[in-house]
Amino acid sequence: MEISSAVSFGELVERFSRASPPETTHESLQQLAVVARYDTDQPIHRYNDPAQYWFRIVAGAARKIALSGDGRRHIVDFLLPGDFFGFCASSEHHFCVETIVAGSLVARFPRRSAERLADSDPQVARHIRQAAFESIARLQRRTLILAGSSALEKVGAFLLEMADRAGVEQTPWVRLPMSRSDIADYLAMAVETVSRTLTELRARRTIAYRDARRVQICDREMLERAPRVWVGRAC
Amino acid sequence: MEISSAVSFGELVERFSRASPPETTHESLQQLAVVARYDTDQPIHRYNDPAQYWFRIVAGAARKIALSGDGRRHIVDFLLPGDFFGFCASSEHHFCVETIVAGSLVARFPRRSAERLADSDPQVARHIRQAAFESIARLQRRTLILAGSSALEKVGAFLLEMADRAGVEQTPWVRLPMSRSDIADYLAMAVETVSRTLTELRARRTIAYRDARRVQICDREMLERAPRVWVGRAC
DNA sequence: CGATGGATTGACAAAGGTCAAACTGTGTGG
DNA sequence: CCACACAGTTTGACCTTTGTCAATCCATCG
Repeated sequence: MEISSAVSFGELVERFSRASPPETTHESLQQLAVVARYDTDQPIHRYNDPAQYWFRIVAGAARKIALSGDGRRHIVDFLLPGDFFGFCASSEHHFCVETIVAGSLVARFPRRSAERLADSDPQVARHIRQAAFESIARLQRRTLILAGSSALEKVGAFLLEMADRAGVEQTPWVRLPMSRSDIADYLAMAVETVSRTLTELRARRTIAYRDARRVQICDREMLERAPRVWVGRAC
Repeated sequence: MEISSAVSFGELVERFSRASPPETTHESLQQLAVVARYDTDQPIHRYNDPAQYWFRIVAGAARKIALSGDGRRHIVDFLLPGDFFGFCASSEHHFCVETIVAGSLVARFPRRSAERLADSDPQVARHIRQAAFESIARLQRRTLILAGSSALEKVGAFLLEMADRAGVEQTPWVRLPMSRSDIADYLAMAVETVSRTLTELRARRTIAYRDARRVQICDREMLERAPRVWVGRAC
């Protein structure tokens, strides 16, 4: 992983602004950030790491992982540009976060300094609060995806989530930065079922492939019909 | 629902302190609170209500609900004494929250005033931030429960969660304030499967019943074995 | 005491997990 | 440039688990 100084952070945000959501990090908070560049499958933090930092994805993507005693893996969250993570009620992180995409950029905020800054600057505090609230909203939407009753619903809801989170689309193509087995561990189903379901959706012309990682949603209605669970932002 | 003035809030917290977690609400934040008393199955807020308030369960319990287009119900979260809810990234609540238990007490904080207070008092801001972080931790743990691979794992993890959230136990008995169908909608499985699984666990003497709503965990090890997914607090 | 709603049990069918094999595409080395 | 190796993806066959439908049990409240 390469570290670049905070000075270039503005440029980086600039450069990747298309992928980032409209709201950018508050200026004085940005000052604290150190941006690092990661290859694929590299840990941003590990299990039981002391919770010294908050993080924010600037570009690329990451997965937040939990491991079960018998070796299974569960993906708690996919993290995309603009997403904060590492907010922690205890003094250690209890998940591990790894990049999915080569060349991912991750901003790191020293927790202590950021807290101090929040104490002295209400705007910063508000900003962090808002970031936490969005994290809550995302996790609640995530719950609805995971609770889908059939494979089709879960995969459908997942595709819609990815399409929405990718931002306002210029192209109808959704790039899925994660592997099938990542998707499976996210939706708590077998890889084979994920694959079969996608194949099924393609056969029905609800979606189209370019390759395995690039899909187009042809019939949004169809996908929304089943899992219509008061979607939108969740509180 | 009956409204009692903020003056009595301290007493109420006092009265229900056994059920509440150690950390109490910050004093100046408490001043803003209005505590209301609810019967069973009463809405605390509804879908698409303007997000004017934050809430905190003082006593009793509640469920946060999403409805799907075809009438199914999903319970996003169970709310127990000490839990904050209503933190919202948008201007409306997109879930509905209902009490489960008769005589539940819920503190209501006007969002605008609370935000203003947070702006002027860093301690309050910190307190709210912490509450939001705990909400995140709870939702992440919830994800792990929902992602369990078998009925036994899900129900087991659910029982452990309830036992842990009930606080340090004087008795080994866990009171489940919710119905079987609530549990089913929380775990995304059929009521019948919940029932069968509990019966199975009782047959194996992993748990014992007093009645349907009061269970005792006899063999914690057994329950922890399967779903041991780096439990504890989650970040 | 019967009525009501929740909880349990049983029988069956369908969905999805598992195991095994084939396919695809990308990159590497000859 | 081609052949091969490897990892990710897809497909097939089978079998376990869970959802569904229906009936029964149980507790509580009039």
